[in-house]
Amino acid sequence: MPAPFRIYNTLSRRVEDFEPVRPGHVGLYVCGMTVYDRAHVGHARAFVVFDSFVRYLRHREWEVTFVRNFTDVDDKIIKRANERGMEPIALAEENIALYHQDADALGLLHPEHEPRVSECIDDIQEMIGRLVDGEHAYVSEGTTWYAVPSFEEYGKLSGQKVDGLRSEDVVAGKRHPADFALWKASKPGEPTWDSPWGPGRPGWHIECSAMAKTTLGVTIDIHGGGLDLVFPHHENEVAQSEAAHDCAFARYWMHNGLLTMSSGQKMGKSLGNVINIDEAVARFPAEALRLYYLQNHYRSPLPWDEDALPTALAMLSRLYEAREVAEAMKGSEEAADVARDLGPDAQELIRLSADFEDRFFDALDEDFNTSKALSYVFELVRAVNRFSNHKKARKRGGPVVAGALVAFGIVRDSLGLLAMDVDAFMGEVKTKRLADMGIDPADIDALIEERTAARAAKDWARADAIRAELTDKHIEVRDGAGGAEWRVRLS
RNA sequence: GGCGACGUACCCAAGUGGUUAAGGGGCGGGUUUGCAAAACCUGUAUUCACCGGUUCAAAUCCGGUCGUCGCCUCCA
Repeated sequence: MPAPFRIYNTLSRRVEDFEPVRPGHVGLYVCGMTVYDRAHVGHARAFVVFDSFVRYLRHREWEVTFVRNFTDVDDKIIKRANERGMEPIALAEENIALYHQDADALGLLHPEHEPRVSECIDDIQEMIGRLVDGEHAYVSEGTTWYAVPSFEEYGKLSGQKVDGLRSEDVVAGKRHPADFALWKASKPGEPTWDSPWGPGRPGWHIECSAMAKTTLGVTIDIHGGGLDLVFPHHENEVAQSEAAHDCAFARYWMHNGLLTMSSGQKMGKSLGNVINIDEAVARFPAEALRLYYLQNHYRSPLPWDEDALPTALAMLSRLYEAREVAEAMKGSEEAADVARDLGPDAQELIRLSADFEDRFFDALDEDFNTSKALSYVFELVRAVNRFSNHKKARKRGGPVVAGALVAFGIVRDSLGLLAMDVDAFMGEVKTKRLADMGIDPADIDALIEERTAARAAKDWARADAIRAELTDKHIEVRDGAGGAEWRVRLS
């Protein structure tokens, strides 16, 4: 049996118990991108939040059908394609390929369905047909409009009132200012399909209604997306789907907060302050980005500044290093026996490990509170490290840290953090950070070697001079039992 | 102008009626170290934008003020 959970529903503005349409199953539709440009770290927040949410649900034994669409027919795509002298669909294709690169770099799960507008024209037309037949839509001068006044509940998601909206451009053939296009009459140079209402292409909102129905049915469990989509996009989806099918469209609306710049403004293409995903993951491990998102509650605005990723990387390294320490411990006695000999730190670690899963999932079950859940992980990390200071821990502590290792596995499975082995992680940190700082690792190795020789000769002055030089290059040298190791300074 | 969200330490941030206000980063002190680093210990908010109210009890509820942000046009 899947574990029950609670989630904030934009529709009711409350945290509610989740009740699925079909027992044990979650149908999740998340608005993907309009592929006219590359994805930036603001998009990535939505991707990562819902990716982690799906992992968590599955770990909690829900069967999840996850859908994330591409909008590949759209005004902005056409405009951009024309600027670049290429076919709109080709531009979209190019950006979808780039998206998949970014998604893989971020370690995102593959949704069950990634529908595209251009491949769902029949479904879209079928739904428009229903709306026209039901007199929720009308055709005027080649364009088919949704008649907003025909849907009494319009505004229930966003709280917007039709009359309160700012005055809009007067468009020929449009009956009400809030009406929006379902099917746009074709213009030269635009992607065009035949339809009962004349040649044209879908409007912006209809595709999500149609694709959600095709992939998940007329009522879906959870519809997700960025907070900025609530109005008009999601409001219009509700209007279309509920008018067409006469039943609830989405039971829960889950919106992630937006990234804001240190200036306070959101990150947005129209504001010209974007950092693309590929730029960020070239400089830092993708998991640092993931941790950066998950350390905050998904609904809060999240400030972005240049310290964000270094800070997140420092946190992530703390997690990996603690797990490394725990994995290195040996021993085959009963945990309780070892704990009795090794004292209260061992007992505390065993206690925290035993309580971990319940506390961790209590946090996630209450509106996916990853911030709170992660604080428990860090408590566990401190307990592991404290225990590891005991001289006998290395040889006998294995049974004591076993529970903590299970806990780290839970974190990996349910959030997608700690997914690498520590060597791969540290290697990635070195590669990316050194490249970012323009440092050749071979130079570092040479200096380390020279310093090792100086130390062997007890030439402390030389050894310290080299350490200082390395420190200038943001390199930490760790003199351990097995010789000198070096790592990139994270902060 | 309409709709909505938010304001917790140097920074990020959890907490939404009741023990000493989580956790992370940073900074200071200590243990450790040839020197360091990592790790651990310790100090960093008698207080939760401000004012008033409800209550035995509020960061948490109510009212007001100030400030910030999002949406109302494309936006994750």
